[in-house]
Amino acid sequence: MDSAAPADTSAEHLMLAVEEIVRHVRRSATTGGLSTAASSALSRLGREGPQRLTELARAENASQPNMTQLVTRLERAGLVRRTADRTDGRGVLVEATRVGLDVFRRRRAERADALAGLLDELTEPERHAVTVALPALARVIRDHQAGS
Amino acid sequence: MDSAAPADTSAEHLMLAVEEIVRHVRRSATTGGLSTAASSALSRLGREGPQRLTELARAENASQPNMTQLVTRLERAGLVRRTADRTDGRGVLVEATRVGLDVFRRRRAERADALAGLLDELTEPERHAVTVALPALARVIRDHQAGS
DNA sequence: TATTGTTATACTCTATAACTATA
DNA sequence: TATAGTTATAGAGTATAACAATA
Repeated sequence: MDSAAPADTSAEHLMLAVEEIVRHVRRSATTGGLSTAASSALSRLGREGPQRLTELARAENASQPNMTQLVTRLERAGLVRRTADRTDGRGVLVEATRVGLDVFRRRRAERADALAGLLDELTEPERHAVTVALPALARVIRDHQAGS
Repeated sequence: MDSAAPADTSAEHLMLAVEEIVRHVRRSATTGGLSTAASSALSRLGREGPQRLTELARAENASQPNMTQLVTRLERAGLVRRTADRTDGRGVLVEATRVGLDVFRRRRAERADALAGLLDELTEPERHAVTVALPALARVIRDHQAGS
């Protein structure tokens, strides 16, 4: 295209850039043919281990009925299982099965590879800027959420 | 949380950071109560002007029937309109209405403000890193796509 | 015959309200 | 009575297949 054009550093343009990056990375994870919602929930179970259905719903910004259905679909697909919470008869613990963990790890690797592939094509200063910029933005988002 | 922990610069962690950023920015745009898909399509019409339904479907990585339905919903909401393409009797041009353009501009401002709010809380070197990193990543994605 | 768009159908994702069971 | 989870219902988002109209 027009790589001689000056970089537009306005918030508007930066925002479009972030969305392009996410779209690119997400499309790279194909194992299991999971949707965004399913992938995100399975990732959380993979990273954080078994947890209560309500806890999972809250963490994923989903309603309880939504999570009930999503877990049911994941269960039908053999990726997670429900177990009773022995400390609370009302509760249900959701955990990834061995197959689910395997899918999770593959998808994580696919996404990491996609981002690594992008990093490979950056100049060294740009690559360094990425390792500074992204964690810094994630940090202030966490601060926002903690403060709200 | 644990802000004393060292920044994890692995591709995996950077990827999670990007997803957090997108989630944060997307949640900030509330005008019109649009879904991600509706918002994205309306944004494109706002940025690029009227275009063919097929063209819009391709640009949004959607199927033609999907776009037909989405445009129908947007039309019902008064945000876009269909007009005949005079150069091709089969074609349909989709364009944002005045209300649609207004919603588009407000949402764009909301998202830009959200990102600007994050930038405000960064240190100066971090802010600079962001303006280098994001356009650079977007650039290599475009190069990828052009080369494929 | 190929392209543009729509209709038909089906499944995922999401939300709210109503319900059941346990605390 | 409050909380955890499910069921019921409905609408948005997505895809493929079949179709109509135009090129």
